[in-house]
Order: sequence, then C-alpha cells, then structure tokens
Amino acid sequence: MSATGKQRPTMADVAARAGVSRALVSIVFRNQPGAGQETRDRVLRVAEEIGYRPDNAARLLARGRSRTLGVMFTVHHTFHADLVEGIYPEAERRGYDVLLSATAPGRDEIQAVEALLAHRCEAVILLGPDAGAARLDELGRRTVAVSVGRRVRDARIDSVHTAENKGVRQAMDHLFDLGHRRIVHIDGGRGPGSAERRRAYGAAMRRYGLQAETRVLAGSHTEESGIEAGRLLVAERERGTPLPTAVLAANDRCALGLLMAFARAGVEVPGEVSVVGYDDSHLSHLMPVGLTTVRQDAVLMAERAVGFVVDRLDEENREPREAVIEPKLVVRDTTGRPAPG
Amino acid sequence: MSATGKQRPTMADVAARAGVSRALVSIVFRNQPGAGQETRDRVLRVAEEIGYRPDNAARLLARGRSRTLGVMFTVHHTFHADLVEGIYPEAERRGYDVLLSATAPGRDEIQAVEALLAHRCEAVILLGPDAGAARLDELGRRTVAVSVGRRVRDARIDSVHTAENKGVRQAMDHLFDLGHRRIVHIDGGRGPGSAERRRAYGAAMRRYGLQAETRVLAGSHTEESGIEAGRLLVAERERGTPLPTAVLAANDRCALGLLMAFARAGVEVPGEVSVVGYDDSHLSHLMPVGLTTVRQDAVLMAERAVGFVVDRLDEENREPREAVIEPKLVVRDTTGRPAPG
DNA sequence: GCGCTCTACTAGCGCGCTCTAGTGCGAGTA
DNA sequence: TACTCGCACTAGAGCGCGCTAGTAGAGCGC
Repeated sequence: MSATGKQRPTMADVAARAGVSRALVSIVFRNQPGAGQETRDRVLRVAEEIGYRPDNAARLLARGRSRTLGVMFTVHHTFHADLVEGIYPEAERRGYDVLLSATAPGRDEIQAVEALLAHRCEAVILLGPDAGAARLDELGRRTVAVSVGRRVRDARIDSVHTAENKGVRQAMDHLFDLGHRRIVHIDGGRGPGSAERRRAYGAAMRRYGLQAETRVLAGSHTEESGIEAGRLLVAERERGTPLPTAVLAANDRCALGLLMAFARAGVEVPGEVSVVGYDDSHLSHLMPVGLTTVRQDAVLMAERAVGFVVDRLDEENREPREAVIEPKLVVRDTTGRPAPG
Repeated sequence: MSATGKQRPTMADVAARAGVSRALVSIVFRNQPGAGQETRDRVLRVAEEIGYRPDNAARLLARGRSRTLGVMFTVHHTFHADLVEGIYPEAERRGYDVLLSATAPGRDEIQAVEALLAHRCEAVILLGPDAGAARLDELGRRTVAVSVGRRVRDARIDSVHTAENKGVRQAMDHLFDLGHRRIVHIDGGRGPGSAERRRAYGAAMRRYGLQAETRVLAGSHTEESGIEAGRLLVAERERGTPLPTAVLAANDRCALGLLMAFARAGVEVPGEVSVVGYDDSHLSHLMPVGLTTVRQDAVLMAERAVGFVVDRLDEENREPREAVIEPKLVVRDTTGRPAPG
C-alpha cells in the first residue's frame, strides 16, 4: 500500500484479466458499438471484481473535453443552495458533470473560479458573482460562463436573472395599495440584483410622488444586515423618529434578520411594520409568520443557466444570451395595512 | 474557436515562446530548483501573456497524486457550511486542493462520493454521512475517508464527532437545575449523532428518576421537523395534554422550526416552554431571542478531519482514528425557569 | 474461387503534464 | 591541463485513457 493509498486498478488490469485488449475495455465503458454482448458482460464483471472505475483525469485528458460544468457559489447563501439543487439534475440530463467551488472567508471568487478552471471545467456557472464587468468579460473570453442572479452587461458572458424592476414594482404596489407611504428599503450593497432593486424602489417612490419619503439603508444580503437595520430603526424611534410603516428588505435572509430584531424589540409585524423579502428561498416559510416575498424561481433559473452554457459549448460561436425570469410576489403574513395614524 | 471553447495554451506554447524546453517550464511552475531567476521571470511573464495555466487533469495524471480532498456535504445544512468554511483553509495550509460534492434531492451519497473518487480525490471527508457502517467500511478500504459529525465504529474510516453524551448531559442538567421535569426530546432520526443524543437524553431522565416523563418525538435535522413537533405539541395542548416545560431539539435548524411554530401559536419561549438547540451554527444568534444550544466547534472539527486524512495519506498504513470534540453548552435566552404550577 | 460488407476486436498515437536521467558549461581545485 | 562539482537546462518515458486506423474472420453473392 503506497502513500497514495490503495493502488487504483486501470483499464489494462481489466483487459488483462478479461483476456481482451485495452481498447475493447474502453469501448465497453464508453458504451459504444464495437463489442459483443458476451464480452461486454465479462468485461463489466471483471471490472466490478477488481474494483475498477474510470479515471476522470485521464479520460478528460484524452478526450479533450471534460463535459464538466463548474459552479461557483457561496456556502452560506440559502438561495444558492436552491440553485445548486436545480443545477445537478439539469446538468446530468444534458450529460454533464458538476464541480462545486465555494467562496468563503479567505477564499475569494478568483480562487474559487481558478480552481474550477484548473479542473478543466468547460464552463463556469457563477452564482451571484461579485466581480466587476471587466473581470467577468475577461473570464468570458477565456471560457464559457454564465452569471446567475446578477445581470451583466458589456461582457462576453451569459446571464440569468430576475426582472428585478418587476419584482420590486409588484412588492411596492402591494405596499402602496395597502396604504403604506413611509416605505424604507434595505439595500443589498454589492449583492446581485441590488442596484436594480434600489433603482426600482426609487422609481416606484417617485411614481407615487413619495420622493420625500425615499430612504435607503445600507445593507447586504445577510441576516446581520437585517438585524442592524432593525436595531437602527428601533433606536431612531426611541429618539423620536417614527418607524417606517413598511420595509422592503434586500433579500429573505436580510428580512429574517430584520424580523428577529423587531421581535426582540417588541415591534409587531405586520401590526406596526410590514416587511417584504426577496427570493422566496426555503427560509420564507420558516418565519414566525409567513414572509411576504418576491419569488425567484430557482429551478427555472438553474435550468436556464445550464442550458445557456451547454448550448454555447455545443454550438460554436454562439453569442452570449440573457434570460430574464419573471418574478412573482408571494403575499403571506408579514404585510398588512399600516396602523391608522 | 472549437466546440470546447477557446483553445487552452499548454506548456509547450509557453516553452516555445520563451525559448526554453517544456521541462524547464514545468520546473518553474512547480517552483522547484533548477532554473535561473532570470529564466523564471521570463517564463512566468510569457505564461501570463498567453494566459497559460497548468492543467490539473494532466498534472495529476502525471504526478500520480492529486493532492485533492473530496468533501461530501448537504447543500442546505448550515452546519455543513460552517464545516466547509473550516476545511478550505486547513486543506490549503497542508497543501491540498478541495473538491465539493453535494447530496441533494435526486443525488444520493453514493453518487456524490463516486463523483469525488472519479475526480481522483485521495481522500473523502464525509459531512454527516447517512450510510451504514458496512458501506463506510467498504469505502474506507477503497480510499482514505473520515466521517464528520457521525461516529462510526467497526469501519476502516476515521471519525470526528462531538461527545454527544456530554453535550446532552450539560443541556439536561441545565434544564433540570432550572426546575424542569417534563422535558421532551425531538429526535434527529437517522441524522448524525442522533442515536447518541437520544440515548444520552434517556440516560439523563433516568438519572433524575424521570423515566415516566421520558418522551421522544420522531424528527429530523430540518426546520420542518421542528415545525411539525411544535404543531403536534400545540395540538395536544388543545386536547388537554399540557405542554412540556422544556424541549431538547435535534439541532439548531429543528429548534428554529420549533420556535417558529411556537411563535405562530402564541406559545411563549422561555415563559411557557424552554428550548435547547444543538450545533451553535450561525443560525443561533438570529433567533428572535438568542438560542440556548450545545456548541460544536466547526472549525476545530474541520481541522481535525483534514488532519486525519492528510496524516493517513502521508504516513503509510496508519490506523483509523477517532476524535471526540468537547461540546459546550451556550446558555442564551430560550431557557428559563418553568412556569410555577 | 473472388471481392465485398459487416462485426468484433487490436495497435498505437497523443492528450498535457511530471519526473528521472541525463548533457553542457563555467568555476574551482590540484 | 585535467579533473571534479554544481548549476541551468533538456530529452524522453510514461501517467490512464480516447480514438483513429487497421486486421481477422464470418457471411454472402456471383
């Protein structure tokens, strides 16, 4: 037993033991015509016996194509988890393998993507990339890539994202129709879709003639930012500034944090403040009360993303495409009429 | 431009352009002695220019060792996310690459692990594996493996887990000392550590002379199971059965679900019922009130897991080892004295 | 008998890299 | 001058596979 662990059997081992050539074993394992049924069975049986399994590295080196898609994601993002779950089956359906590479504290996007490329992924699926257009463009020229969640312009890269403006407009109309006027937005910072959502929020307020009430709190796509925003608002109230009657959060995680902060401070939702999230990740139905949120269809987005890159790999010289998924407001229990007065 | 996308430059391209041999380029990229500083700089500059990057597949094929660790995890488990974040830096520190493979609906553990092995991972780190001892043993004979979170006996596989009995005892003593007697346990089903926790719960109840009060609700390590258990208890109360005064949940996710269900039903925590979680995942501090929970040190567990497999890879014929991490009860706001009467 | 096609199988190159065993050369030593 | 020695560098085998080109043999028509 060597330092590399157990010695892996190779095709040659199988071939020798089955009394055929190496090429024949290769044919059998690729499930290609050119081998008799009897021989096929024997080869497979022998392989099973000696515990042979094809070596991906060698295979992909010889084949020239890895038929592998790389996925860059962030390990704590629940919405990314939803997306990953959608990517696996779709990739498999199209005959591709999937490799995951996470960003984490101390491991940035570049490292994560480089790891994927080093493993010869033919295309990379970037979940909510943070990198700028220039870098994405560079990546897009080097390989086939798609950005999910974040819209990318002026870069040779596909993108799949939600029609943020429509999602926000639905949410804002819902709040406005309920009677809300003092509507605050917690910003998603550099998070995917944040710029669009912020803009759409501003546009909606303007349309209602509420420019004066427009207020964006700095935040991010994390629970912490929701907690912070909640604390800030509560602290303001203690100094005399009234609470907003409604908050449009950066995403569900942020909304969750906000609800927690409000719960701790005894602020009633939706009695005193209405809250709207964004994503409809599986967090949404775990809240004390069901979260009103804008649904992004993770499965559909995953399918489109896989489809985009696979198409580009199969057909030469395809132009990058953009898919805009229709969001849908899901009204649950965190929104209601503002308290009179 | 071929179907595989852009043509990757190879070492030969770099060598030709830099006017050196391919072997020399290899030396430079492996950062090995045998090349002059000037040549080194030139090679690296040329590589940068033509966008060369080493091909992992070829590299690992030639090297015989991949120096890659595979991690099997479940995409929605927040505690797994904590572990993954701990694995990356430790693996890097020891000179290993990390490959992630997720289980998901429609993608079971076997598929996830096979994918890792096909990519020539030298060892696999299994986060909370569900497979039986026989299968793990088989895997352990085929490759170097470690189970994290779940204790494994009678299998050639390392394991890193928390001293569940101590964790549960701390939690139970805490509840008992507060005055609780009607303490219910939501079971983690087949989840890692569940059997040990269930046993420890039973042992504690027996020690207090509370066998008669012992009650285990079937559950799992998900928010849903907490919600279900909560609903069940609330429904029982409506039929006359009093609520327990304290609940020891399967883990934090389960506790979160339980708290949500209680909140929805207007059950006060800890006023009417105290709740204890397990893991101290980053969920813990997001609850409306801080969750009292048993901390498992994710970073330490990750480090030990990586250390175990790397040691086994480096030193031949090492015996499988077991690390038992000391848990620590973190008392926050979901536990208190039971309501008098 | 011949040529033809079809199936079952094999030989052997090459994928991009690592690594061992060299070669060539200037400096140091006797 | 002859010799080592160390350094910079190269030649070339081989990692495990895929794939193209080829062979051997059976079956068939004439």
